[in-house]
Amino acid sequence: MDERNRKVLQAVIDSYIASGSPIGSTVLVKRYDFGVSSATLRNIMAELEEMGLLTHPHTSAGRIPTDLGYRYYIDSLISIENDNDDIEGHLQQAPQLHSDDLQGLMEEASLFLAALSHCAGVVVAPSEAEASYKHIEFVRLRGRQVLIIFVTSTGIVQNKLIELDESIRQQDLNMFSAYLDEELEEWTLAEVRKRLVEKLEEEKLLFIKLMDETYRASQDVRERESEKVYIGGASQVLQNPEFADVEKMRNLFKAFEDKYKLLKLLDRSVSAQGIKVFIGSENPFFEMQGCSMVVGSYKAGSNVVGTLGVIGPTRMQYKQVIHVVDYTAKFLSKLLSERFQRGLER
Amino acid sequence: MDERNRKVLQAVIDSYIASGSPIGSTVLVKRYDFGVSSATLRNIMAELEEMGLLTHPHTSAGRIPTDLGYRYYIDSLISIENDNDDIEGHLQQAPQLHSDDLQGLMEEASLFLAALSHCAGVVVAPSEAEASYKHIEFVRLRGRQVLIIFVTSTGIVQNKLIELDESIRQQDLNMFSAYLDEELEEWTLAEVRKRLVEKLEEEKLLFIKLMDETYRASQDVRERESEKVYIGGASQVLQNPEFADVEKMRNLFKAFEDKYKLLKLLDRSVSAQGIKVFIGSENPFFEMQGCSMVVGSYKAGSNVVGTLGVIGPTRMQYKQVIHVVDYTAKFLSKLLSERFQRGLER
DNA sequence: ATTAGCACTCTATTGTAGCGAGTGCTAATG
DNA sequence: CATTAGCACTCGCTACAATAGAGTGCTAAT
Repeated sequence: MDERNRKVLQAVIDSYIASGSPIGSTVLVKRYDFGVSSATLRNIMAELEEMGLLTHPHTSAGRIPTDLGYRYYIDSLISIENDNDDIEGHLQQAPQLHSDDLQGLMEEASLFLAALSHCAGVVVAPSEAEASYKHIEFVRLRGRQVLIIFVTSTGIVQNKLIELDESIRQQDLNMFSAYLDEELEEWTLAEVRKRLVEKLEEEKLLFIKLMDETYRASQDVRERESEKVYIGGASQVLQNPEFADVEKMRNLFKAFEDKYKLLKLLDRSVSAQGIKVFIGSENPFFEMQGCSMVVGSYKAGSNVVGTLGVIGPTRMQYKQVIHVVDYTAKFLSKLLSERFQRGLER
Repeated sequence: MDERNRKVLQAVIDSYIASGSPIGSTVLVKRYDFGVSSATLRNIMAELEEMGLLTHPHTSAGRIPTDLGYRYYIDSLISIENDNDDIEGHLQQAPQLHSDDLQGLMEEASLFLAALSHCAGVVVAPSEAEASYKHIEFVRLRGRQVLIIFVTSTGIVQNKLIELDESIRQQDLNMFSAYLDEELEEWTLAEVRKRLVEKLEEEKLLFIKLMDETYRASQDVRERESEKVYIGGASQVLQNPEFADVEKMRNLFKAFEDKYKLLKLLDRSVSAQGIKVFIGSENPFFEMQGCSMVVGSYKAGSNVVGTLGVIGPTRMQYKQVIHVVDYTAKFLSKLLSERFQRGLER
């Protein structure tokens, strides 16, 4: 494909993203300076259409990009400044990430993404896959109720209320928790579960129910607390005129509610670092046809621990959105890494 | 207003709720047996319109209820069986409320409400206003990071990660938590805050930062953990044809995202027991014009602790929805009260 | 008080025509 | 040979008119 054709493709896509209506040859002549007539542009556009990069809704309408066209646009045409330095002060608005608890942070990040992209912001909470056991606490509440508090090395706190068959003194509970702390210290969650199973089989312990529930709690940390999906500003996506079709929109919102599916999708799509874009039909879920996703990953220290991104119409401001996602990912990484780093100077 | 007029009003509203299109006099003659002609019905409907209970979109269309009409309908016309016994097995489907943690329970309840009402389900988490101090725990993580875990008598666990200026031994942390446990045992959260402030002023303590953060944590319990708003199945509301208007819908979803406003609204509206219905323009928020809310409250033991309900189009199946909300409120109350009751047999 | 009958109103639908934007092709051009 | 001017053609959009249908409101009769 020659240089001029590329320029025309870019012009068409840029214009279409900006205006939302099909782009005709005369519009291009007026708005850009290719130095050729509208007839030539028509020929070029016909070529691009033959290549599958453009299409038109009906014979007498202007051109709009196909999914393939967007793909080419993103892969080859838009230049994203990859300046790692000067992360801050790049956008007009610095993210408002103030919370000191993880949940709040995730929520704020998703809202920030949504606000700046006019799409729905999505953040997957850090995976606790590599977390290790830190501490367990049993608190006797009323009667035979006991609150189990499970703490991981990353500071995730999972709590669970259980009901024992018989009353246990707080003192005994303390003893048991001290025992577990010693036995399980510094082990990864997977190892902790393994050891607990061993212990349960090996000896008939007094605190069998507590042990069992501890096991469950450790499981919960992985299955529930970690890898939660936060969706913020879903209503932003409704601003876009493409969602005038109610049926389409309903599908999208349904997809938002099935967070588990979403989680799988996001987690699988981002294997390594860098921003990835999924355009229209490239999305694996039927409900998301007509939508695009821009996703990235964030780190704590040097490990990728979670993913974030936005979901919006195929016609979105890719350049800007990619920037926002990239920026937010880096900012969040920085925040988490500070926590993590300072932790290491013990 | 005479009996016949009431019957006609009810027939119009019932039909309109069922069909969604304006109801003309001939339709009423066909579908109901009033023993009068369509002309008479027209006269009656004209009367009802004069009273402000009905209206019609244009001269040659059938009648639809006004907000006032709905109000009358709900207050006087529909009969809600108030059978306190036989709570279970009344609906076709028992609520799937299995979670053993509060968060999960609230989420499940909101989804259940949504599924059965085809509206958005809303649940406000129990207020911790009357909770009392139970336990505090400080866990030393990496370096100077300390995790504060604050537990209330109701089993709410609030955690917070802080960074100290200097490292403290876990042993000292334990000492301090034991001290606080003794000082603050059984006090209500409000009292706890008061005492902490006193202590902070009274003596220059070693653990001043810890104390300060403990104060904040106790505050967070009330402000954040308690009275969280759970919205489930928002996409259900999109099924209703009245939300073909995208602008209207966008407003509604925006309202959903402003959970704080929603909280105030729900909390204030339900003062005591019983189900309340807010119709269209009765809703204080502009964004909710054209929507109705059906809200109720649920109890733990004998205290009302939270509210729940649904938000949907003004034209909703009030009879059924009221039933669902009532049922869910009772079911949730039962669940929470069991927890609470068993706790009391200490 | 009720009702039959009728004129009237308004919506929704269908058909028709014209406009305009845009394409695709052809023939002319440098 | 790439480019371009010109033109016929297509298709969607809008406006307009005509029509059918549903429903009301009024009046006069019962």
